Amino acid sequence: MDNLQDVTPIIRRPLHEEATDRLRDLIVQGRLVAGARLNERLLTAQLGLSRTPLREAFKVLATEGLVELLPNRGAIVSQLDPVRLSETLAVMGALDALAGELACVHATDAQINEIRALHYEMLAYHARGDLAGYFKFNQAIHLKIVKYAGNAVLYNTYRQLNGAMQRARYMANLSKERWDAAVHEHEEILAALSARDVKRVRALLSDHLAHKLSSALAALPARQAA
Amino acid sequence: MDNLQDVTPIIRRPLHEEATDRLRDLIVQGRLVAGARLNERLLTAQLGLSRTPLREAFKVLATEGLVELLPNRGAIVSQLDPVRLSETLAVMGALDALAGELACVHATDAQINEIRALHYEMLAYHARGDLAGYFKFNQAIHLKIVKYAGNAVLYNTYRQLNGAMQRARYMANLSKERWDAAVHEHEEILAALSARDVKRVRALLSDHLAHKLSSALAALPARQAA
DNA sequence: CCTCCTAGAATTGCATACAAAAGTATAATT
DNA sequence: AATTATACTTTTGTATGCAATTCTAGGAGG
Repeated sequence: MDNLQDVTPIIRRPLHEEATDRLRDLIVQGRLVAGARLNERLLTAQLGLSRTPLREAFKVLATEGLVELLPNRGAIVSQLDPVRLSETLAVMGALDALAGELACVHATDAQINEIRALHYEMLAYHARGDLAGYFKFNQAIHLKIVKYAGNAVLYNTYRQLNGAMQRARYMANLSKERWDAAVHEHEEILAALSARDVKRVRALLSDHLAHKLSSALAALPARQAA
Repeated sequence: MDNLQDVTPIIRRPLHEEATDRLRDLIVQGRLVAGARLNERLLTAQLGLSRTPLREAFKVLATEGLVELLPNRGAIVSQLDPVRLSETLAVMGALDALAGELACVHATDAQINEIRALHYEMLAYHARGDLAGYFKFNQAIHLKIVKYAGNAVLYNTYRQLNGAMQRARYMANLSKERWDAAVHEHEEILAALSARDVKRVRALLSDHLAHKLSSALAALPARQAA
């Protein structure tokens, strides 16, 4: 009975967690658009559960900032206006810079190699012009940097903000120039990380996020006008 | 019927919000210590409500990191170990530095004067050797700086982390030297803020939080040994 | 004496029922 | 015709009940 170590255990996740994740995905993927009312009766039918765990999920998502609770009038998907977007990116920039510093010091060589591997996968999508795939690995890289910083509070905080940002992904229809530039910035970040150049990593990540911010802001009003 | 503008309206807050705030206070004030089990039956009796809103409150506090949910085994007040404490302070340092920069640019003169006023109130408590009062205004000043940065996401994120930190307040039994030094740092921060010296404010706040971190870490193991 | 097992109690997770509030549509009044 | 009143419907907020899980105590067996 010893050779069953890595058999995947039957984990019964609580329904309210399941509901939270499902709803979060629906919002992040944009299938529940900003401002949409979250009708309890409807959602319980669609998700196949009762109102209790669903309402618990609402509360969690509200503290995460993804939904807004209107007393006695239910929940709506919170707005993702340009102001909020830029504010979130500014905060993430500060966290990313800190994470870069810490990762320089704490990440193992194997972990940096893992980031390198993700980087090459990202390059492949860039070469093919596949924006969605590119974004996926771009996010993965940033998350890994934050994770390898070895600060769990930082990781959680970053993840929460990042979740809110993912909703904006589809709008970030960046130009070819900006895309190429972003890839180049990633090259530099990786190099500086490998060289354990704390100051340079911080500066590069800080700039990188600032660029992301301005390009997102440039793209956003155009969307809203349309 | 026009002169009733500022009559305080009868606000009926939802029970689950009330419960969330009450529980948060109990935890932050240390009346519910780390590791304590949160018995639903007991708490419903004490708070005078049913299990549903109470359980909703648990979920919210769990995402805030104040309680931990053990599936099928209820909720406990989450541990505030030294690691977590230092991780939180590191993140707050990054946010504080960003807030200082932004406040330099965006705060009005009136707002900086408000910070100055709080600073003098803090000095009064320092002069009297009243640590609790000092902490209160210390926190208020930092929160105002973050608020006057004019970034709502930053403010919310900071506030959440700060809430977790307040639990540690009582342990931060700092030395006279460190206390005096901290007050001096606050003087410098205020001066730099008044001068709108962005770089200096960032550097000062960054250092200030780093000092806070090391003094908290120095105090903590001693506590745990006792 | 210790370990393992097994009822019973306590506690949690979820569903449902009931009450209160908000929304809606129709009728009545000006 | 517009506006207010009012009955009705829908939806949310909270309490409670039932099933499943965990905890606890006591006893049997080693």
